[in-house]
Amino acid sequence: MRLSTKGRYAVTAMMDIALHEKVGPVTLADISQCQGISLSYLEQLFSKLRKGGLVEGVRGPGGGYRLARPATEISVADIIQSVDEKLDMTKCGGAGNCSRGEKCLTHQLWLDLSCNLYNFLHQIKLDQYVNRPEINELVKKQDVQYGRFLNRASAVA
Amino acid sequence: MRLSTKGRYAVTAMMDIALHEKVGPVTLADISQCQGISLSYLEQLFSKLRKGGLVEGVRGPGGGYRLARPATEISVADIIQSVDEKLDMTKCGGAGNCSRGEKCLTHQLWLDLSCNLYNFLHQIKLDQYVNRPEINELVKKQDVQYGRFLNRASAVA
DNA sequence: AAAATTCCCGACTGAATTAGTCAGGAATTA
DNA sequence: TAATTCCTGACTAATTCAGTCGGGAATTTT
Repeated sequence: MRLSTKGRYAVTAMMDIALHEKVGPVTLADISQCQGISLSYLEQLFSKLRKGGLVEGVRGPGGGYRLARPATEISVADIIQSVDEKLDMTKCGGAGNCSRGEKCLTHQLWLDLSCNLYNFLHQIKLDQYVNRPEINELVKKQDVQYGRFLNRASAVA
Repeated sequence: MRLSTKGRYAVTAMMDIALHEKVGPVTLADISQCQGISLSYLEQLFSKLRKGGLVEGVRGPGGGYRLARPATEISVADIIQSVDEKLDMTKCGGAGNCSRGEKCLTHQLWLDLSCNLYNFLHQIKLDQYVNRPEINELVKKQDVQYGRFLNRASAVA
């Protein structure tokens, strides 16, 4: 299993988009600046998120990325798995042939843990964090600080 | 966070020792052969487990490693943390300065997850698996197959 | 005392992954 | 037509993983 900066970046970026759903598509340049993630690296991650069917790209000025599904239907597990981080912790990928064709001594343990972890991450949808007041405050402060969406008609005054 | 073969190896090896607690110290050579883990790699892992206070080494013929504490007081979390795999998933290590001194958008999410994961792994003690019939069967089959403990007076007939 | 066993330690290695850079192109809007 | 933004692929330094190797130190057996 892997859970590194990669997955964190992806979730943070998705959260940023979800938080601005009403404003319109969000550019990677904005996310890069506000969240402190390299632009080129974001592009790699979004290539995977797009192929995973989580976001849609809109090209040209005023473009950016938007969610491909409602925020209520995108879980943290979806995001992490899209960027290649596997949540399975067994050596055998669940097949049960981890030690010379047989289950290893800890097969069941990792299986239980994988299941627990997946359930936890799958049950958390993007919208849950969008509706948290402290996160909303945080992102609004960011928007002002970096002057985002000033040129958008739809931007909240 | 990291959870790879390293942690799995460590837990599997510790389980092997716990399962043979009554027989006496278990050699790394035996673990290497039965669990299919490189001997030199095991030595590295056990150096950390020893420094972490989880095992004691006994040198000389008839030696090996034994648990430094009762199996009821060694959790899977203890083992994984001893071999350097961190269970914290926040970027900031919990400090809350993950994004330019402030909490990042997903700080709370990773904190929640870390806590959940730690609790899960901490509550699992070695002895729980030692007492499982299917695991006992598995290890007995291994012992016969590899002819372990044949020269031990204390070995179960 | 000698030999065998076993832990113990450090240095080294190939492969993979991470996080990132760079250059260039394609679609869209102004 | 120019600017914007997504999109793609190739490249890279640093790190970690998993493993190898050589050489010790302590202990027990012979």
